[in-house]
Amino acid sequence: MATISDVAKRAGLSRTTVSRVINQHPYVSEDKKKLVEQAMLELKYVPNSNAQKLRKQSTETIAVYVPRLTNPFFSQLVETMEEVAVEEGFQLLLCQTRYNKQQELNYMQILKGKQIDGLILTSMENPWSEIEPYLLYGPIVLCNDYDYSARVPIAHLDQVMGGYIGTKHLIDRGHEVIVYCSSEPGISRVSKDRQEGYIKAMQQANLKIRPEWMFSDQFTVEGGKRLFYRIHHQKDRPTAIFTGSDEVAAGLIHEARKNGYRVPEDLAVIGFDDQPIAELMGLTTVKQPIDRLGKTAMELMIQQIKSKKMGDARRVELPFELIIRETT
Amino acid sequence: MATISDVAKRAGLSRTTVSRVINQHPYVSEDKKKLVEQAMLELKYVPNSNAQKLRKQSTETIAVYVPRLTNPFFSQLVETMEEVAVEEGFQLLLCQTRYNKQQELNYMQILKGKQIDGLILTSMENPWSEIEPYLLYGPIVLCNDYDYSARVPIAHLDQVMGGYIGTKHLIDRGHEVIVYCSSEPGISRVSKDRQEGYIKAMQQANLKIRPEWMFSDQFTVEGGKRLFYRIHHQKDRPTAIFTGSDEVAAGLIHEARKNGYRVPEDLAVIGFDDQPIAELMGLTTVKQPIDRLGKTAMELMIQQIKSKKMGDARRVELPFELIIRETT
DNA sequence: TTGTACGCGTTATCAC
DNA sequence: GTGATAACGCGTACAA
Repeated sequence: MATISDVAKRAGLSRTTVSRVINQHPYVSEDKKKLVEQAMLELKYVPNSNAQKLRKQSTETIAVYVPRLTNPFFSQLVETMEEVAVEEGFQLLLCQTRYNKQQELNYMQILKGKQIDGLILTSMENPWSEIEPYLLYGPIVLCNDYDYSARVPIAHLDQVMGGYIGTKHLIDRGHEVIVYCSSEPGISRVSKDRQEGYIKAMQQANLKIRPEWMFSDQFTVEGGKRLFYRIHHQKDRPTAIFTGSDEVAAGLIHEARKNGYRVPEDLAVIGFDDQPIAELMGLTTVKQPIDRLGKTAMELMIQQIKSKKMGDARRVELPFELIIRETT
Repeated sequence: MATISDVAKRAGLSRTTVSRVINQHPYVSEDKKKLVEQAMLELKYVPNSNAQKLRKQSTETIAVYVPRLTNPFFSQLVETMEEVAVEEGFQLLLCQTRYNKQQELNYMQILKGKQIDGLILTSMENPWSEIEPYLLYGPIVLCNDYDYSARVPIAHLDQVMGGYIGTKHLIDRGHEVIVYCSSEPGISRVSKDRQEGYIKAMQQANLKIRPEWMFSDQFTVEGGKRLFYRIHHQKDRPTAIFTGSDEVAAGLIHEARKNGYRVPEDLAVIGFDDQPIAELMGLTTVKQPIDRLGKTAMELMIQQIKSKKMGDARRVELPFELIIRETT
């Protein structure tokens, strides 16, 4: 493989001049420039990006942490982030934490090695105090999941509000026994806050809240099915369910119909996210602006990298939207 | 940030010895090793991976090209690949081509810069002849999409067979007017071959084939809806449809039911992939072993990187499975 | 406008 | 066992 020296030799110039052409510096005469470009072409020269990274101490690469890609919420988030990154000349390193504390920490090591310019976390398996020390090695942006004690840029939604909106809608429809099921396990603030919103709405309406009406361990279609049977066998059956994702809602409805339930007459269901599946199932849902969320987070990251100053800790809060369809 | 020299100084040893400890070389006495480890700890030393990459001429990073992540087929593929990669100590660079020739070629540049050890293509927007020259810069593995003229490792399915199996099933159910719609546009071999399988099955059964019964431009839920209306307004309405993905099938069924069709009585539908949505909709489908596909491709890549010899061009062909549910 | 010389941080080679 | 020293390939003061 040809190096910059080979090009210089061939063009009869110094490496410096070649480098100047590559990096589009001013003060290179037109004819020398032509010479260099000619030589580069002939030798099929391409700059070695590892050498560039070492020299420049910057990699034009950003890592994105997600639990898993088969969760459509996260795959959509990553899709958008990659688009924004490319536009700005950055690349994306994909890291799946698998909802696993250790896996998240393992991946944290890569920030240390100067292999990336920054890190976007879309979920947190470890408390912020575990993550914070890594700030020493580079900028971190929080997206979706959040922790108010973190002094870093955050793009997120007020999940208390999200939980409230969904629950309030069910209450307005006349329901009194409402089950809540959140989408994510672990220490994520998202599910905690959303549940808080549920509780807030219930209390405001003077409705009863019981531990056996709250679940926080299901986030897939299969999980929705399991959830149905748990409810199905309860003695005080709820008339409405607020799920933490459209997938759970879809699985739940599917199983409910199979068991002779009419939706929403016998059981009202509301989802979360507004994935394509929501429209398909006629699902009422609390829409999250996933694209805007991903775009905002990536922009916050890139701004921080370009300005080189860490710790402005801007927080962007995006709005929910209630999409009413046929399941409530 | 501390460098290897800092560590050496602190431990009162040479950089060489420190490097030996880092890379677990033999011939380092226990006490010196302790000394080095102590110094590394005190200085919070972490090797600069860009320097390592430059020196070792290898990056432990693999790029994966997909059209878009919101297509669940591809997000599942990437999810699996990342898992296998991590197990083997590799990282994943994610590249979305957006079904776009130019975007694919743009991304090709990164292979040149020695930034990655290899490249996995899950779809091809350009003919193989455009891609082949890049083999000069590093190994390429084909996954899902394929081209028999490419002398590189390939993990794929025989899509002619896939098209045949699905169509044959519809024929066996007594259908004679069968519409075919493929999942991907462009020059992808996948959709071409699958259509060939459809034609083969139809001809074997002496059934008519008409251009207006073949579509090849839809691959989303929305696309499925559009497809329905095209068919709905045809004069010779088909009694069965073979779609290239479960999403298209789901959109189609949704819209058909809305317009008073009974499925499968008025219109039989078969999907492709066996995504979660397929079970949800009770969809008969041709299952692709996506996990095995991704795992195999990644293993082929890593084998090639580790053995350092390019061009063994092994081809792994995985089997389909017909999943019969309620839509046929 | 161009070239010289050094440094980015690491590892491989060789000599001791 | 251990340590100089030379790459790896590039960018940039500084001098000219």
